[in-house]
Amino acid sequence: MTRTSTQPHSPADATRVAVSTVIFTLRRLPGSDSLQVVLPLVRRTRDPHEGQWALPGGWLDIAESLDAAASRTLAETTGLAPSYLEQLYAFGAVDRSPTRVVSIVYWALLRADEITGDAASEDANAPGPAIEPAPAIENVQWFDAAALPELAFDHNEIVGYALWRLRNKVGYSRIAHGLLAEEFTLADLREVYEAILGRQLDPANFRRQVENSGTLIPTDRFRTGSHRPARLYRYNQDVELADRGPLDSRD
Amino acid sequence: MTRTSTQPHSPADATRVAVSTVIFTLRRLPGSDSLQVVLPLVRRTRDPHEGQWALPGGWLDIAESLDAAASRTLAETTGLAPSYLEQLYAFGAVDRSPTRVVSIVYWALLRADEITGDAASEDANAPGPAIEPAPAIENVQWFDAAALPELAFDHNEIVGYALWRLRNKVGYSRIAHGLLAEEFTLADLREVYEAILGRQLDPANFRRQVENSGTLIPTDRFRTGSHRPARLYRYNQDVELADRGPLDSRD
DNA sequence: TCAAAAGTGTTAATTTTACACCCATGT
DNA sequence: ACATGGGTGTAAAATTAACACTTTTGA
Repeated sequence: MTRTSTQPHSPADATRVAVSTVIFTLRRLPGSDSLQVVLPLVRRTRDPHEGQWALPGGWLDIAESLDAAASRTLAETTGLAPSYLEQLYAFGAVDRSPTRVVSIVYWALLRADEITGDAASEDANAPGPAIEPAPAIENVQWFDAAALPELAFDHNEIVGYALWRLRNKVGYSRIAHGLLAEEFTLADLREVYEAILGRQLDPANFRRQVENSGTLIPTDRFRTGSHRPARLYRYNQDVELADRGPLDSRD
Repeated sequence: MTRTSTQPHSPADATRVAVSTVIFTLRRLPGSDSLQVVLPLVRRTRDPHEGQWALPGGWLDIAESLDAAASRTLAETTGLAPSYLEQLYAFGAVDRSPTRVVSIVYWALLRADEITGDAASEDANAPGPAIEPAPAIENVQWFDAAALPELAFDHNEIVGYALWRLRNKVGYSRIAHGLLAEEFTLADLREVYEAILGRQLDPANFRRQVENSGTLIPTDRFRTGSHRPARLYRYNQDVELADRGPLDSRD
């Protein structure tokens, strides 16, 4: 992991606090006509588990909040800036690393159109403008969340838990917003739900459920293209995106 | 807070990890015939917020897991051993304490009959056998969760979040088990739900819902006493108590 | 025998699910 | 004109909610 924080290496007998993030986005993988959940991993260049793939992360700075540390380490290691970020869990087993590390793990969502520059590596995307600190990130690769290799540390379990939380949360919050552009059709939205839940949804019933939830605002614009034009919707900003922890007054 | 850990005080420029716990139990408060959610708080004897009430907790030991630290600090400060313990959230705002502290907060449930000895202070209970390390705990007092004073640090918000989680979780898991004895009547169970949710539930419908959930096993014993004897039930151990985080493989 | 809690029955309202069918557009 | 996804209608099934009623005990 890249490490630019100003925190000194703690003595060997102290507990260090790390922050990692599971970043999900959706992608139409070749050979599949449906969206898949994918996430970026970083190849470790240091000793514990060197060479293995791991979640992006880094050390907590003395003067930054947990949220800020998650955003910063994310940008440093992958160049990505998520559209949604929520704390997942604090992992603190004594033996999860050679030295004592407590990891505060976050999970994040990224709109497909936000994958630019550095982190687009391994993909033939047109390189967009780099994220602010403009780090030339190598060693980042995207993986199908359903077919991960063996990861460093306890990161396989962490990703599994994050996936569980994502699937759970899509059922009772507007979390899908974090994966869509400003305006979208009901088919777009349904496709997101189907990718996350891993099953088909009835278009008619899906439409009614989401319409009755009051979270969507119909626009007077339509997406034309293939067949009958589909109405574009946007999310109602009055409704909370999701409960992001304690009263949204994040730490 | 009592502090027996072997971890040295970290230098002023390092982040320290603390563990605190919100412990809920139910009690029939005088002047009320219904159960109330109550929790124990500890009066601070040290500088930051000295004299104010705070959540029980302490520092994380270098050689103990987060869960173990929660249990240990809980026992040291209150003498209590909860029947259910789950991680709530990691709080890490820079300004939440004069020095940099990341608090891993847990929430716990306690069966009413488990309140013994030390922590029973302020209540005229017969003093039971003391918890293992047998610390003579003073400065512990129980508060109605709905009427808390101003607490130290950000502990008011933390308790509020824990209450939200408790109410939320009672709806989809057998969390009430953590507040009941081995055997209980449906009225006992309903009373727990009513206390947590803060509203009356229809006895007939409650019975059917819980019977159809498959989580209860009827015994052939009855509780006699006031009127028509009520059948005693026990929880079906095959069903998980609740999702306690990452695959129940706690950190 | 009467009050009160245990437990059963019944029905209306609401939500979920399944699927038939019409609509509008690019090709 | 027709294939295709957008969008509406309808009804069965399942769940939730409200409440009347019967049973069993202690006092």
